[in-house]
Amino acid sequence: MREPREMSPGAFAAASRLSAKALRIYAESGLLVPARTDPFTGYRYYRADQLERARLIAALRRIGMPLARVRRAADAGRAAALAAVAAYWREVEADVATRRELTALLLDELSGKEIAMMDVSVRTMPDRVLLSAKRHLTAGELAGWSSRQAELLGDGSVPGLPGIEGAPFLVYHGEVSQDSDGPVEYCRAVPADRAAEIAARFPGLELREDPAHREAYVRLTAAELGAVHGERAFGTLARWAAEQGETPAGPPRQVFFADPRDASPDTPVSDVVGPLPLLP
Amino acid sequence: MREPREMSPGAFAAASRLSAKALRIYAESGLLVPARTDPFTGYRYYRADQLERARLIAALRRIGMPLARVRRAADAGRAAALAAVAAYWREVEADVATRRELTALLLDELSGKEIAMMDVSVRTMPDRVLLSAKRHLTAGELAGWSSRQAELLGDGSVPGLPGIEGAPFLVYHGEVSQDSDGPVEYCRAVPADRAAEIAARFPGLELREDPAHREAYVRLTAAELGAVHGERAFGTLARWAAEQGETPAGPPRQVFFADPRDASPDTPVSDVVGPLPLLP
DNA sequence: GCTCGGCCCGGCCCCAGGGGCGAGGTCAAC
DNA sequence: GTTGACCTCGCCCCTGGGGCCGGGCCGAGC
Repeated sequence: MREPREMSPGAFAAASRLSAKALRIYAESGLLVPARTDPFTGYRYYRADQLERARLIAALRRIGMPLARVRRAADAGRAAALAAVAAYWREVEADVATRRELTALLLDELSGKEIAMMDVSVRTMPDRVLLSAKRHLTAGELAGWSSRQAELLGDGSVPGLPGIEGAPFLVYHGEVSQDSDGPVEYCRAVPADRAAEIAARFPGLELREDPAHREAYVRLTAAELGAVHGERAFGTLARWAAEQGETPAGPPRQVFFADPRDASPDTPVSDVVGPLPLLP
Repeated sequence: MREPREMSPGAFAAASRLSAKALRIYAESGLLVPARTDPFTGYRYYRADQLERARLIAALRRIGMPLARVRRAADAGRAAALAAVAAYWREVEADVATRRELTALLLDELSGKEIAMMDVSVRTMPDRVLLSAKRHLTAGELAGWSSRQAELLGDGSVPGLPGIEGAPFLVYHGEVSQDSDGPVEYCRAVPADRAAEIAARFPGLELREDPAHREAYVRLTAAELGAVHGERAFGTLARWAAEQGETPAGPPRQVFFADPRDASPDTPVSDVVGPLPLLP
């Protein structure tokens, strides 16, 4: 005779509002291990006191939390789970807010509204030596990571270059959004004659050369740093290049020449950049 | 020499802001067919005039629209695409609104707030003959489909049973939400002695027997018909069954005994039902 | 004690929407 | 002519399961 509190997968599924298949997958992955598994038949048996965890998992899945985070939230205490849910939901809302703005922009375009074209300028950049770090990051992680990189390299002990040539920039090797993670590269130019010495102090960073090139750019103010204006800037650059018959010479970049946190909303802080080949 | 306006996949990817891999998949699936494919090398070549479609596809993907809908939107005219985007976004907002409420409920539970338990009652239902239709539906489609079924069977030409026994109900064989599609079954009891005659008039519907059983239920008002109160009702029933030591005798149901559109917000209109076996 | 129907097992293929890697073919510039 | 970047195809990987199949297991009725 089994313990009366043991439940079959079907009964446990009904009581927890998880599907039998989901229970199987959670059992295999270790997320929700049955109280007993018959070693001969492979049958799984759950206990009623596992229902609380199962219901929490079901609730987390129902709000869309990925299994990896569900696992962390369910393994942590109640307070940590609360924080994890709140953090997850903030991310969802941020993601939806971005997509909502992009949708509004797309609806405007499709309805034939005139979308103000952003101003495109072109400049020529010299050959430079860069200290760089490349990572796979989603949109939510990008801001934190790049400001950490900026602090690491921007404390004054690292000599830079003057003007726009010395401003740190990101290279978007792949799209960065909530479900697409780059890769993205943080770069800062250093004086060529001191490059090796400086690089030796930052073992995590790589040294590489950035060849001389022209670049088209769109300047953004602090208020325009959100995803939508970034999107519009990238789109503007691509369209501009096609109209001019220009061929892009590398993945798009974004140069940050002022700290947006210190800037008033209409102060220019960043250029969205499309690299172009040097004129022959 | 190629046409100068032909572009390699890499160049087209950069200009359209789609990844090379995405272009490949779209080419294979027919969503965005390259202007020319070299029959010997397999190399794909795009033309600049395909950029507009590519950019539309990229914009639709960026707001999260699934490829199947992207295809329909991109193949339709501009006005239809506009409508498709608007419709898609309405669905996204509805989905997020539901999850937002579920998240708020979960945060309340995790923070130890007392969640008012809903009242559970039990009744006994007789053996009945049902006219039923089963479909795979997501949350957004459910309301429309069930009201169409109600119109089909509720026009007075189909005799019913009196009282709660005659009220139409849904059987949730699987979870119904944004990305989970049941299946769900619409049922209406008919007099057993006229069942065959009635069923013959509705070739799309099936006739089946619903055995006598007890059922636990939670009554909802018109104002409580949203997803959150439904969730709470299902959760309450599951918890109640576990506490009472009751074993569910089938998938959950929802009985609709009044039209929510005619009802004031605090009028009871629906029971969320958990079937139970007859007492021995 | 026996049998039958309903659960349940593991395994396999499927979906979107690609990412990433490896082996090898192509193209254009030097 | 060579090199190196770009491109091909093919395969396996991810998430979060759904669905089906062939075949074992369990408990209830007889």
